Amino acid sequence: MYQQVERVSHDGGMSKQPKYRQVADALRREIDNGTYPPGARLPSESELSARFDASRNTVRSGLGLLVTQGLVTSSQGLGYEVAKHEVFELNASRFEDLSFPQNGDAYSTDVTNAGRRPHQTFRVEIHPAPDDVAERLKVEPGSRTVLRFCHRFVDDVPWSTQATYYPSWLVEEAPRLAEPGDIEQGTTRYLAEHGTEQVGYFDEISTRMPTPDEARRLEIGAGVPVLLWMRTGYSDQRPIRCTVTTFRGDLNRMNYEIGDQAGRENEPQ
Amino acid sequence: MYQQVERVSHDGGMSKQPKYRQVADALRREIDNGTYPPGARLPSESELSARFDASRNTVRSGLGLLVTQGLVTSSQGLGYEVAKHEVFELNASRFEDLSFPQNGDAYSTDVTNAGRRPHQTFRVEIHPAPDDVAERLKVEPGSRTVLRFCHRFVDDVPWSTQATYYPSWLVEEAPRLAEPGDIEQGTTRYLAEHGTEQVGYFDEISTRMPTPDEARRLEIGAGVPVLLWMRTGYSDQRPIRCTVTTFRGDLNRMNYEIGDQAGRENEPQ
DNA sequence: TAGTGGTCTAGACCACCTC
DNA sequence: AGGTGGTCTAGACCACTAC
Repeated sequence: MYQQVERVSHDGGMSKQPKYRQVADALRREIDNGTYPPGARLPSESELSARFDASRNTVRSGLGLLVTQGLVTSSQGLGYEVAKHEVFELNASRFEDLSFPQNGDAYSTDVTNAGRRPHQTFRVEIHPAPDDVAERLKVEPGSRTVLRFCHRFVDDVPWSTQATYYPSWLVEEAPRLAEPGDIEQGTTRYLAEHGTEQVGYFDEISTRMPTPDEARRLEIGAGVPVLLWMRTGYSDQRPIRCTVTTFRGDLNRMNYEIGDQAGRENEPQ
Repeated sequence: MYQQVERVSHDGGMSKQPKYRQVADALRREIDNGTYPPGARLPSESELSARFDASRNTVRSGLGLLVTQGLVTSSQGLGYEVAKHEVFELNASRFEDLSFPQNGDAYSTDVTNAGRRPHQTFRVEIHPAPDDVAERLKVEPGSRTVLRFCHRFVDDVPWSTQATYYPSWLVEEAPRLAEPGDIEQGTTRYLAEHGTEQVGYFDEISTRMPTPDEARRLEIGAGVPVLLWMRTGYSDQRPIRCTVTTFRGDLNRMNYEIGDQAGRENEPQ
């Protein structure tokens, strides 16, 4: 059986929304106004089905909208829950004053300072340069690079992945880049000690929905985008590394401090 | 009728995906490997339904996944199409060397240089400060601010919205901020001429799925996140403005150049 | 065991686009 | 007119969680 939803009414040209959108809109309003605060459970599908006089599938379509918009999450057997996010701030402009993320220095201390428990896995590979990385390192696409890869967690929640590519000419000058295990003093410092100082970098920031692979690694649910950060570091001569960081978009924010910040720290008057 | 999909097979513990995911995965592979290049049309739902031996609704679930992941778009009567994006780069660290986005200077020239046609609408309002803005401007939440709002298009495609808030004390010193219409020399320059020079700024970048309102204003389809950029500008004394820019995530990328960039412009050797 | 969400089907009608 | 996607229903069975 099919019941037509009246789409053009006598309200002056406003066309009526489909029923599943009405469901989504109503619930979104109730989430916004605090009827269902972050962490609260929504009514079950069958309850909503009765309330909106809609089939279960229609209600599911509406809830599906909210899920893909990142407002609610669902789990089998448990129900729908209003999403709650606490974001972690990363200061990208202060991130590398001779302490380098790779071995967790800056990141781990940031996380610990925030009263959270950091944890990371780490591996080193020889890897052909992906096209975008090769372009930025000014090497041939597919040529040998050393990839130092890091998977970061905060309180055991996957937080971000970070892949740093070094061109092979640099690895000859600084062989420990290719060795597994941390470089205690930090890779940036280690490179400086071997005659290659990073004097500037170029950051590119973008966003998109995660690939299925990223969604798996970062345990991202539907409706959560990733924040992509690509940093290419330079010596005074040429590119020396390219770092690709993939953040869970719901948990992270990036900052840049540029110029004189005195006006930021002063007390309001 | 219901046909159970075998979920545990004899392949060594790999559990079988639900059918709609198989559909999505198969199509995603074919998109990735170029069977369906960007801009190409996918087979119709009924064709896919036959190919995968699934009901139309199941095929729709699979296609829905790809849509919410931003890989394909759909339009009534036309079919499904592989999404294609050309991204526009915005250099945030060079954005304000005394040319200010508000009147379109930097942005319009950037767009024109890229061979595209810029276009924007503009309005000025007195607006109570939103909480996050008030916090950054160090004023009371809800206190009066001047809001200069800009809606930008490129080749008539909605590109971004930008809202700049000025605290009321500043408007007393620089009254033209509250007047509608462009400030020819740019607001930053205008402010400098009136004794308030911006000496530094603080940028915050985040991402999330668009609100229904943003989706409407930016004509964002499902599966496209927004990129949020909040810039707070400071004099040597205190905050003087807060600019909130909302980008379509599929069309924009942000850049920062920090430190010496000589190594970036050099030729590869 | 009961309740929740997850998957799937079959079939209906509607709205949009192209010819 | 005929094809495409968009909305909606009714009902089935499965998987997970809680008690």
